[in-house]
Amino acid sequence: MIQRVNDSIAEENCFPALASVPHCARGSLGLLLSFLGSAITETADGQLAAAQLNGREYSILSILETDGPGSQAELARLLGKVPAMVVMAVDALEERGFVARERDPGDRRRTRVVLTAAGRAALARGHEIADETVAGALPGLSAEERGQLHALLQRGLWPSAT
Amino acid sequence: MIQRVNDSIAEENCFPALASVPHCARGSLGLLLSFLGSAITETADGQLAAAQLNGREYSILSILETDGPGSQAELARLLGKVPAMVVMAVDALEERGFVARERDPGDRRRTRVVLTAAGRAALARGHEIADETVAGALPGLSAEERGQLHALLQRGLWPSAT
DNA sequence: TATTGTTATACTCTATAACTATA
DNA sequence: TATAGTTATAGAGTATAACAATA
Repeated sequence: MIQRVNDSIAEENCFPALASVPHCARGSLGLLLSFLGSAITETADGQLAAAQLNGREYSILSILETDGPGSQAELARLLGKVPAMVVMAVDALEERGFVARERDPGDRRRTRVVLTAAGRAALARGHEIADETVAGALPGLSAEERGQLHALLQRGLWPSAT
Repeated sequence: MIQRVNDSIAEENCFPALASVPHCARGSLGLLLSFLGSAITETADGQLAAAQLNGREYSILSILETDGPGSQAELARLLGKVPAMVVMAVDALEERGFVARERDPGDRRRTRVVLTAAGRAALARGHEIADETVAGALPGLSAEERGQLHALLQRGLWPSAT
């Protein structure tokens, strides 16, 4: 009995250098999504160092690329975090020249955070790393199947969006 | 521009009482899995209070149900956490009568953690809550499609397991 | 000597609160 | 008065280290 728990780690649950999803959580979709999310978050956070980013910074740059530039308060809301958090992250990104702060002319309280060329380059590398991390976390899926997964999740999250 | 970011929260990204997945993260599967995992983890953690559990305790009981009983050190490894963490969680679970500690006769250093009847009842309620949370987080998917998602993830994570 | 469970301590991360500037 | 950005402080959560018991 006890041995079986051990075996599930040793034999079935090893993708190298990746935080693991315990095989005994296989029965619950909620548990699976929760563990998989943590595993990908933590693994990517480490791997993204190769792009001079951490996970949060990669999220911020991605959001800016897709819908930006936005204010810092909006970034905080999107990330589900507190504005003070974003200030520090943007400070760090600005220091590396990945983003720049600009005063919003229409409302001088707001700070527009805009991607720089260096930021876009780091982000491009970050996308590659993120994709590799997902592929490594789901070794049983082909690129096409990962695409199906992506589409399924998009439809699940935002049914209205076509 | 800035307005668009706001709209994405207000119009597209609201499933009530659920931590949100920013729609602007839609382009990256890694980001999507990361945000969705966090959203489900945090939401379930709150909802599970109705079963007198938190997220970690639900994970522990689930693992015990599927592959248990195991030692506390094994639980720690499976959860990817430190043994001290498990000690406290099992303390709390034992206090509520959801698990019991038994000395392993074969190796008196080990403590077997076993589910009680009350623990199984709480876990059953927890499963319902977890399923509701997933359904709420993926409003665009039918029960059948959630089953497809589950199967896809299982195959992706453990290709060897049939 | 190594491992299990446990306790106590230290640290990291995040939220809270207070402040300035602008609306 | 309310909101954006910033800073400093406090708290929660987690890991680290040290210990006793058993192997």
